[in-house]
Amino acid sequence: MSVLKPDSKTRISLYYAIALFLGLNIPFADSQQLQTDGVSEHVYGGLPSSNNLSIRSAYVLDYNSARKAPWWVAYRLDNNYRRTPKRTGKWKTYRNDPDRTDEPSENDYSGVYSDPIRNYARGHLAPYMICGGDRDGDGMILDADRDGKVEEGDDIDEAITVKEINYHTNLTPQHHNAFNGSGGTWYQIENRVRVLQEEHGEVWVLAGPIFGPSTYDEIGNGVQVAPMFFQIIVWEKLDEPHWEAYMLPHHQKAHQSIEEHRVSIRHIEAMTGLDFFPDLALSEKERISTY
DNA sequence: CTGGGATGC
DNA sequence: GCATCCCAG
Repeated sequence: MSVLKPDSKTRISLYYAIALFLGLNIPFADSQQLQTDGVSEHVYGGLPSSNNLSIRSAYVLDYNSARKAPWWVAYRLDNNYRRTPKRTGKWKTYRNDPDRTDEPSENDYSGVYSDPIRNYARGHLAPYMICGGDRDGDGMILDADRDGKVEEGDDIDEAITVKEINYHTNLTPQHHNAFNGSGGTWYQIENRVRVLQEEHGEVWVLAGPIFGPSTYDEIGNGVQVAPMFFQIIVWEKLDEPHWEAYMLPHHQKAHQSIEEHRVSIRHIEAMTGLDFFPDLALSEKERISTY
């Protein structure tokens, strides 16, 4: 990744047009439109790819139909969005994505958790803990401190944010006890996201699977299991972007220190074919080769 | 809806 | 004890 491509300006305009088009079709029940478009809200430095974009209230993803998994998921996180309703009742229910017909389903996950070798749980790529806050700017949120029921003073408009976080398009099979659950490397990265957000106020995260040219494991009706995952956490300090990038082996002994899995962003580009931060200036872009 | 497993503060 | 990631019945 040495130079910006000559056509990058044209490409950015195209992305923006797509984003605007999709953004205008976000199904916010009775709510106001978001004040900012979803791409600039959630994706730092430009889209890594744009095959089948879904622009949601709390995140943006590009869906890979062939593997039934996202290419990547992006979200911005601040204190506001951390005010998440308690994950109970209808707020914890996994849902079909109304905009897709080729996503993983409930049945695809049948039996794979109890299988001691697989032990796959539905791992959120954009995690549940980011789906809170006052997104429509009306001064109300879904209350995080009570019991999950909608009560007087709660903002039911924000329910869509929670529903979307639980769409099957945002979930991939992940080893539960070894990887996704507490102590696993994925869980530790999510803790790192929390720490960096508290330290810097806001962070941007890119997360996704890493597939090779072949397949690793498959569940249900063609839902491919990723052999590795990546996460990139970005924050700004004195208007300069900083980041930590991780490449995580997805296996049954995934409890190592996350520090062992630090890589450059260029490593992740090489393994995924994605182009991270295409809008950043060349001087910033060059830094992705190092960390 | 209430039960559980696992880890880490 | 608290929290978080999940699951089963």
